[in-house]
Amino acid sequence: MTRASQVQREIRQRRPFKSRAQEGTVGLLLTADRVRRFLARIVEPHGITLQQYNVLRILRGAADAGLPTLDIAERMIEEAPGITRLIERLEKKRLVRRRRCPTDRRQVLCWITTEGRDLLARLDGSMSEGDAAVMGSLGDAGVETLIRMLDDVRTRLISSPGFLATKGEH
Amino acid sequence: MTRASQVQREIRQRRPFKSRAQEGTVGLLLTADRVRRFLARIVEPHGITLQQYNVLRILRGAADAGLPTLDIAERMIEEAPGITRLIERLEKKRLVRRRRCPTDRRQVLCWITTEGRDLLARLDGSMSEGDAAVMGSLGDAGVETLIRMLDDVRTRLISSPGFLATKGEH
DNA sequence: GGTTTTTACTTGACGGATCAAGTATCGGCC
DNA sequence: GGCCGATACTTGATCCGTCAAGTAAAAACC
Repeated sequence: MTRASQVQREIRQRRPFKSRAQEGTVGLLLTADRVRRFLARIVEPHGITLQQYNVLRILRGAADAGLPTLDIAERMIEEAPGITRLIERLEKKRLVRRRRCPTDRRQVLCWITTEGRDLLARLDGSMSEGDAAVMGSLGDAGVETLIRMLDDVRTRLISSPGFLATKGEH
Repeated sequence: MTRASQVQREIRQRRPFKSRAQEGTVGLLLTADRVRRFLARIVEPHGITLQQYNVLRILRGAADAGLPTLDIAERMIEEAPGITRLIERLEKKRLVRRRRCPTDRRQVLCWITTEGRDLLARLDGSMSEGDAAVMGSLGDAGVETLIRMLDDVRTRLISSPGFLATKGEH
């Protein structure tokens, strides 16, 4: 008879979890939510959301040629179907510049502005500290193990896309 | 010189991560996003969101006396400041019933309806399969390790609430 | 027993997310 | 070179999430 798990206590759950798998899934979602909010509190005082910060990071790391809109979406940590308007809002804040691609007029190329780079520069320190704070309790070997396990989880999800056929047949 | 990590490949990142901590954090958020979408695809064909599903699960597990609105919010996996309207939408779907508490008229007590219970019953099987699919690649010992590591991450976050004082002084 | 504080929502306003449908452009194919 | 399918967004509608301010009831205080 084991004591109530930490996850259980945090969500004030009376009954024990039905399975370890369920507890793991809940723990994963719970932890990610807390981490996301923690990191959001770092960037939001600077007037951007985490998603917007993610776009700026992607553009800073991109080539000078500019990155097409949907290429940005592909690289986002969280899928972003609303990528057009997300970037629109960044353009309004003058953190991103856009221009229709001259060689393929369907595409819209995006660049980070100097203002955008400055903002990222101001955030770099706190975000590194943030990452360190998030993973700090695990130690290098622990982080390594966690990364590998999460890789496994995603691989499994990707490789079983039709696990439930419920979706296609609306 | 190690090969590009799986996380890096998935978000098409050229440069290596600045630190293992950063890679771990990104991996955690990336994985949780994929898992959340995977589970959402199970419940959404039944006309509810994952958040709404979470509320129904909480109410099914609660006592017959009914649960006050904010107690539900406290138990949610993802923090839900919009809990009132979330439950409002569930009431419109007749999956939840509400009544002002007679002994403390500030509170609004919530119950799951029979219709709500039926919906959950229809979802129980798929959701268990879903959890199993998510954690399936790790094995029992692996899930155990993952749970413990995630517990550590959250504990660290909770215990360092004032890590950045940026927020309080608006 | 009346005032202040706290609690438990509720409401309004607005930004963000999601899905479906539309438009412009490009690349192949005859 | 004209059509067809695919690509790369764009736009509209709707819902959801979030923060701030408001209201009503209970609790604490004097």
